[in-house]
Amino acid sequence: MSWFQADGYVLTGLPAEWEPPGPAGAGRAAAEGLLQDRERDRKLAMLTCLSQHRWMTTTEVEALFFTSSRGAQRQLRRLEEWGLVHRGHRTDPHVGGNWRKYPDLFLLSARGAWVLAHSQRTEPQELIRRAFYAFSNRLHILHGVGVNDFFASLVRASRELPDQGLYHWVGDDSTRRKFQEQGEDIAPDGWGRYLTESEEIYFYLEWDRGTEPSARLRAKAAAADHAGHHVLWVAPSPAREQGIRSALQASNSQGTSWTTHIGQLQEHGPLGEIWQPGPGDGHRQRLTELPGRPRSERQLEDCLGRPGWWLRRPGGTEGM
DNA sequence: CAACTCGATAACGAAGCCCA
DNA sequence: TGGGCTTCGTTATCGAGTTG
Repeated sequence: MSWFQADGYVLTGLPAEWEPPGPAGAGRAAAEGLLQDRERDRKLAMLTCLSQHRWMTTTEVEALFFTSSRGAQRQLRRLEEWGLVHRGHRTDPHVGGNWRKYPDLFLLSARGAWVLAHSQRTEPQELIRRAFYAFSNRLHILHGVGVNDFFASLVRASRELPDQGLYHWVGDDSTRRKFQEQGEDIAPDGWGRYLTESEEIYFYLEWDRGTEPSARLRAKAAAADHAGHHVLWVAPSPAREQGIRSALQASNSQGTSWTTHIGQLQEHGPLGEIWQPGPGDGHRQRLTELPGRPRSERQLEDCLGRPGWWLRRPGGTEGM
């Protein structure tokens, strides 16, 4: 399984136009099929995740819900046939016609949002709006490909470890909304709650694409003091990581920032000794070595990727 | 001697197939 | 059903051979 292949950045295969959910009866067949499906709960949880994180790749769905890629492929195929999700292929414009090199990418369709809302007994407008928003931004989606990959790779790396796991993954959409509600216009790309045997480690993710001007980088660094939550910065290159570290130094950020770069992630994985403390020049540490807080009542068996976690946590990766 | 062409091979993801 | 193995279509890579 390969992660963090961020260079391909064009999506093909999606419908050209957004298709509204249609008259109320149109989605009925799909809804009926889903309701009678033996894997209904897992499929609904997959739809919930698509709604929360705007899109997911086959590999990410596998990390969260399956133990083999085949299962993920089959279930996603079924959702596609029912018209609940859209499938896109990633292509690299520099090579041309290159697809299948990257995992396919799935978005919630209007019908999928409609069915999901009905299963949750909520009004469909909000979920459809979110799905439409994701669809309208489909051409820019891949700029954030690393964020979802990061969290999914964390699930993948931890799901078989009995003494730790990722419990919460709050996507960039929800994170940004929460910050906006607090009147802040600079928001990280996600938030996570990582459980160990004795602690819970809270962290924000700052997935840097190396495209932001240094002024904005400095603003981000200065804002990276989130009430004691760690901020994990991932840079595309070692040089850029140094740039981030300089910005952190200059901004005199009071928060606890840690930095790494893609090469470290690919080589050692998200649980490796890759996180270098922001200020100073300490050696790189593991995520599980970062200071945490006392454990809540949340159980390790309910962490993301554990068998049947979605049955006990109907709110997806963000709820409960 | 550098630049290119060609072919074999490796790698990858999706899907087909078989089996418990 | 899900899991695992196989097949298929595709691209990247590399080295040998060829050409200017």
